[in-house]
Formats: sequence, C-alpha cells, structure tokens
Amino acid sequence: MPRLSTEERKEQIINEAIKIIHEEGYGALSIRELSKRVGITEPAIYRHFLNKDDIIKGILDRIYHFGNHLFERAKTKETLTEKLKMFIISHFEFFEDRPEMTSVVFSEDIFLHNKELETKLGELMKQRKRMLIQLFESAQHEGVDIKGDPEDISLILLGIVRMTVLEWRMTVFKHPLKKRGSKLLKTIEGMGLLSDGVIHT
Amino acid sequence: MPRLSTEERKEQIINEAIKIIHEEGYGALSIRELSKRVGITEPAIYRHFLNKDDIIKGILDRIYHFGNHLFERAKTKETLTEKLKMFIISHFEFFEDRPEMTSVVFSEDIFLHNKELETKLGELMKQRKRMLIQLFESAQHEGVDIKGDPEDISLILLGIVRMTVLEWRMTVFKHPLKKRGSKLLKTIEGMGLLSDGVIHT
DNA sequence: TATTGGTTAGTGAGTGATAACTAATAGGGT
DNA sequence: ACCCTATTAGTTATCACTCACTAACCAATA
Repeated sequence: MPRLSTEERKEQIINEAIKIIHEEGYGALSIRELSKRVGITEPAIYRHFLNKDDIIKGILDRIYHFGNHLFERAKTKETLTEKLKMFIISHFEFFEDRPEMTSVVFSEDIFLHNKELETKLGELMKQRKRMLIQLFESAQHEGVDIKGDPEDISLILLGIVRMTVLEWRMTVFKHPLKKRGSKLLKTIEGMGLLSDGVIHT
Repeated sequence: MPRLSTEERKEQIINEAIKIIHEEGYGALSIRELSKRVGITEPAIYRHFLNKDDIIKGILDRIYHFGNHLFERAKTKETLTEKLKMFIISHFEFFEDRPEMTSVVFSEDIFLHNKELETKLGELMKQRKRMLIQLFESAQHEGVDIKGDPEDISLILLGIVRMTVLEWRMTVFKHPLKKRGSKLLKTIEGMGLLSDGVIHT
C-alpha cells in the first residue's frame, strides 16, 4: 500500500470516522476501529491528528465549510423568498447526498462536553442563523417589509429544516428528502410564512 | 442509611443517570459513576435494572409519560389555537423545570444504535406527532378550516419547539425559556401560522 | 424464615495514548 | 544522473486504566 500525503490521509480518516458514527454510533468510534478501517495502525492516526477530539474538530470543520457554500448559493437568487427556499433546499440536498452526516448532526452531545468543541458547535449554529438574518436584513434594506422578527423567523426555518431531516432519518431514509422538503415548502408558502412581503418604495 | 424499595431506588437511579448525562455527557454515564452518586455499589444497580440499556429505557419512559400529561393539558383548552399554544408552552415549561432533560433529548444518537431503544424513540416521536394531528383533525371535525396539511403543520410546530429548546440550551439556559417561547408564539401568530381558520357552519 | 437489597472480589474485553524504531520520499549539492 | 540527508508516514509492542457485568456471600426487612 502506498503512503499518502497528510491531506489525503486526513480526509480519509475523517470520512471513515463519519461512517463509523453513522453505522455504529459515536460510542463505537475508537482509534482502533478507525485505524482498522483506514488500513493503517493506531499510532499512524496520531501522525495526522493530535488526539481523538482533533478528529471530531475536523468533522465540524466540514459542516462549517459547507455552510459558506450554502450561503453563496442562496445569494445567487433574486428575491428573498427564492433565497430562503434555496437555503432550505440546499440543506435537504446536502443531507440527501450524505446521509451519514445526519448521524453527526444529531449527535450534538458529543460536542457539548468539551469546551473547545462546544465553542466550535456554537459558532456553527450562530453562523447559520446569521446567514438567514443577513438575508432578511439585506432584503429589508431594499424595502421589503418583513412581518415578524428576523431572529424569530430564522429560528423557525432552521427548526423546520432540522425536524424534517430528523424525521427522514427516523424513517430510515425512506422517502426522498428533497421531495418531502419541497412539499413542506409549499405548505409553508401556503400559510404565508415565506413571502416577500410588501415592498415600500 | 435505610434500604429503599425498588420503586424508590429505581427512581433515584434514573434521576442520577439523567444528571450524569446532563453534567458530563452520555460518555460519562458508567455504572461505576452511577453507583457512586446513588450511594450503593455497582452490582446493586443490577438488582434494579437488567443492564445499562434498561436504565436508558427507564429514562425514555419518563419522557413518554410526560407526553400523555401534555396532551391532557392541551385538550382542556377550548379553541384549536389555544390547544396548540398550550401544547407548545407546556413543552417549554417542562424543559425550564428540568433543564437536565434537554441533554437527554438532544442525545438521540444514544438511542439510535440499539434496536429496542430506537423503536422506543420512534414511538415517542410518533406519539407527539399523533397528538398534534389529532388536535387538528378534531378541530376539522368541528368545522374549522385548516390551511395546510396537518402532518406538515405538526412537523413545523415540533421543529420550532425543538429548535427553541436547543437554542436555549446552547446559550447555557440564560434567558427564560418560557418567555422566549411566548415571544416566538406571538411571531408565529402574527404570521398567521397559528390561527383557528375559517369555521364552516 | 424466605426474600430482597446489599456487599466484596473478580472477570474478559476494550480504551486512548506513547516510546522506540523503520521505510519511503522529496530536494539540494556534486 | 547520482547520492546524501532531513522529513514524513508508517510500524510493533506496550502502557495504565476503564468498561459492563457476574459469582458468591451476607444482613435487613416483611
């Protein structure tokens, strides 16, 4: 077996870590099992990561970076409603493509009992919310009338995304998530939760 | 120290288990630590529970039983909106009184890699959703016009509750949850998400 | 006196991490 | 083109420790 560069190996290790968490739970994520799957020995893992928590940090980084991609994608759209819809649907697409990631996202307790990891997770959640709020505020700047506190609406939207993904996960990824999400979006729109409001000119 | 009855001891063990999960995470929930906190030895724990999973089952049972209480309380209200509001606010009250429980609720991954526990968690989530749907349907029966699929609206409401509690937890339980929830409910009402709709007579 | 809730002492299996050492690789000087 | 050297990616062997769980025995209670 050929030697890999640190970058390649790091990617591989994080991939396998995510898979283990998904398939057998965080409790089963041991350096032993991880090294077995990667195909190198335990100490070799420590060539690439300081310790176990450092690996978890790597996983969180991935989610964080995806957030930026999400935001850029949402901003390409014209109206506020379209931006929000893109933001939400992108989430569903992300998880539909990477179901393993749901296991990580719904294992928050992993992160909450280590200060460094907790901070990182907090930043991640704030990032998502800030993005949404920013979408609202820049629309407001352009004269769109938002009914309701952007902070509240952001929380509501994020809650909906989370719950939908959780439900999908609990039903063992049966129905297509994106389809379920689209139906939900229609319901939301029908109720007037997603609308561009009145434009003041 | 007087010997306790099984019922009392079981309660005590579950209480301490929840506390450990809350304070140090599920990873720190060991029979050793648990017995130390309860004030008995490790094997004594096994006099009251079959194994570790059996203790977790006990925790899930508590959440389940609270659900029934929740539902009864919601049904005392007159209109659909009031019922839904009561359902939501009761959740916030529950968690505000028992912040430790948030740690359990957001540690789903504990339950998801053991078939029996996974089933129990699935039932729990279905229970909550069935309750909401039932509220919608009995209102529909009385002629109230619901805009949107009750299934979808239920998911949205549950998502909102979860996200609000998660946010509260992430901010280290700072702001009063019930107050935050009330404000959120107003936003929701203002947006028309919670309304009794048109009554057909 | 029988049952129940407790004890002490011990099991095998698995944990994250480290010390000591080696094979592979990339780059610069001749 | 060739060797030499520093660095990097890997190895084997082992550490000290924790895990869930059990057998055997004992004392308090009903």
